[in-house]
Amino acid sequence: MNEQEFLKQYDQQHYPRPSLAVDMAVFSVIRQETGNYRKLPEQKLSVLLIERAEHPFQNQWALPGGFVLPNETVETAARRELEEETGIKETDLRQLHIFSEPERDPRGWIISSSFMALTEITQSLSSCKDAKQAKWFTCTYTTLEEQTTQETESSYQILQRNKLTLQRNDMELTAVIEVKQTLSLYNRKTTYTVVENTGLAFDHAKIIACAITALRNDLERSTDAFRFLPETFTLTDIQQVYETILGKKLLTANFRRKIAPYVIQTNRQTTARGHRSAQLYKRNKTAFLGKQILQVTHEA
Amino acid sequence: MNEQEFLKQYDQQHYPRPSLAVDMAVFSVIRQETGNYRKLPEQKLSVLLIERAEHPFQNQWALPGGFVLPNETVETAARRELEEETGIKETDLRQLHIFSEPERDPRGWIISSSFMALTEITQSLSSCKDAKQAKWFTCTYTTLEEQTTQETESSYQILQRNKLTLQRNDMELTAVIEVKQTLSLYNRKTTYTVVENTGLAFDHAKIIACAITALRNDLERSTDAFRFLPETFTLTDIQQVYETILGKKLLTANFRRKIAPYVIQTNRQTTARGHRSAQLYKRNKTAFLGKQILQVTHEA
DNA sequence: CCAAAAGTGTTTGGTCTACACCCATGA
DNA sequence: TCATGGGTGTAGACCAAACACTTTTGG
Repeated sequence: MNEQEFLKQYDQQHYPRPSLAVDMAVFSVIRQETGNYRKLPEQKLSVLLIERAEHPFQNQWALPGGFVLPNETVETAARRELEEETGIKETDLRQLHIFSEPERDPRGWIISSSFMALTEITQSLSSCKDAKQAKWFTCTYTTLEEQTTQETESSYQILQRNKLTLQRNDMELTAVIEVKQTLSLYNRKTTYTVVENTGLAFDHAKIIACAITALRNDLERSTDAFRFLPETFTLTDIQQVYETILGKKLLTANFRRKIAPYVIQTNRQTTARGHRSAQLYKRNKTAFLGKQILQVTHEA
Repeated sequence: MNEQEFLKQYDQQHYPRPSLAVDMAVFSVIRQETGNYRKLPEQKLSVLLIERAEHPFQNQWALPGGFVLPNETVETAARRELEEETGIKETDLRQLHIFSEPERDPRGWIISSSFMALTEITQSLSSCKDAKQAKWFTCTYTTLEEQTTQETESSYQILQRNKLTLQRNDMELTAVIEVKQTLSLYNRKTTYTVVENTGLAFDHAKIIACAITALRNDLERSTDAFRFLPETFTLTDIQQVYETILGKKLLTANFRRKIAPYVIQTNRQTTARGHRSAQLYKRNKTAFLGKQILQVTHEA
């Protein structure tokens, strides 16, 4: 039999196949007024969730997502579903991870190609038949407990209990995720296990946890932080984005020296309130050019 | 209809589904004797290929891989197929990327979850019915041409023509890959296109190119280089691994200071040949602990 | 006035680079 | 002996943390 004949008689139907879905963790940083006229608005990392219109997990909150169709790449499907379910376009979706645990979806063997995206909150949100509504939830992910054990002479284990909290108005969705990292000389393995979960559909708590971890790890060696900001911004704006995501305070003088190459001063200023007004800056596009090569995203 | 009823009547068969495959790019660094008694063996980055026993691409060389079965994660499938086709166990497989272009496999809609792994060449290679044989190919990936154009005021494009060459004895497989990076303020996209290809099955030239890019990008901020080395090694060994993969010479004095925290001197030495003998070192496991947290791999 | 933020300068200590230099081996 | 690799020291440039300090704003 030659290749042509082989291909003619080959029938995919004869082989077990999963359904293929995409799930998108879209992040933004939103500002919440503090009430104190002197103080700047507080910034919060937020993630975009939809309320599911259909079974399973009807009426629960989930990441936007859906099934990949024939003649689509996963990237195309992700962009299509994101626009259908939330109205968001023009984001830079990047592949995060494949989740393929056989039990992850009650409907059967459905694997998820997950994506993450960073965006400014400007685009208005819409919905569709699969999603009653799409809304931003503020998002905290902190470590409750951490413990390091030396398993054998050459193998360590780090065990964390992390808490994910998603909030919107008076609604609160929480999950506790156990992260186990096993480090040996020739191997390194990280497992995420959702041990408690209220209100989030599927294994989406796990996907969000992975996405936040990736975001934090990449932040300092990428220019991702700028994606959360509008065209012009103050140096304090960008510093607060870093502080919000990394969860720690940075020294202003040092931070400014570090990002100086990536920004260009404009001739405009903020209108201040109770304190000195700030210069507005914009991205230094040429500096971005050299840096971004380091962080490669693949697309079909 | 409640959720139970919904799940009862839900039938995956009614929806279009792709086949799901895994492909593994396994790298190693091999040494080739130079003939000159004074000189050290030359190191070469190598990738593991199999000769396909079955259609399609029968008798051509491909990455080890295969289909994911029900009740398996992609990680399990990758480990299983790698052992079946090549005999290699105990590697640290990490997810690389999903390739889902509709045309990528002549058999139909088959998407590939690709993995990469780094290993020392010690395990012997076997084969199975899907693979006539598994062999190491030395591997070079260089840029032939590069050109940067400023598309619009705020968008750049970097276009590269890269050549991938895989060699074994007198066999040579080559491919030319066009890498187009588009960088704009709010978007960043990298596309890989195989424009010439002799002897490599499927889109595996593209997968190997992505894997080498990932390897190079991660090398300097990870401890990956140590994975190519045995328990004990000389400082020149580890320096040469860096030089081989990065494709440039490093200054010995500086390199040694940089890796000093990651190694511990043993009381053994190499038996030298025509030059001074070298101290043998081993990994400093505790230093690895702190560093590796940065590079997270997920596993089910 | 003053709390809050905007913004600058300086000290100290480390790390990175480039290069010069000496040591050891065995055909 | 000498090509080849093993290994160390150092001057200068640069980078980063910590902290002190000044300026501006509007209620």
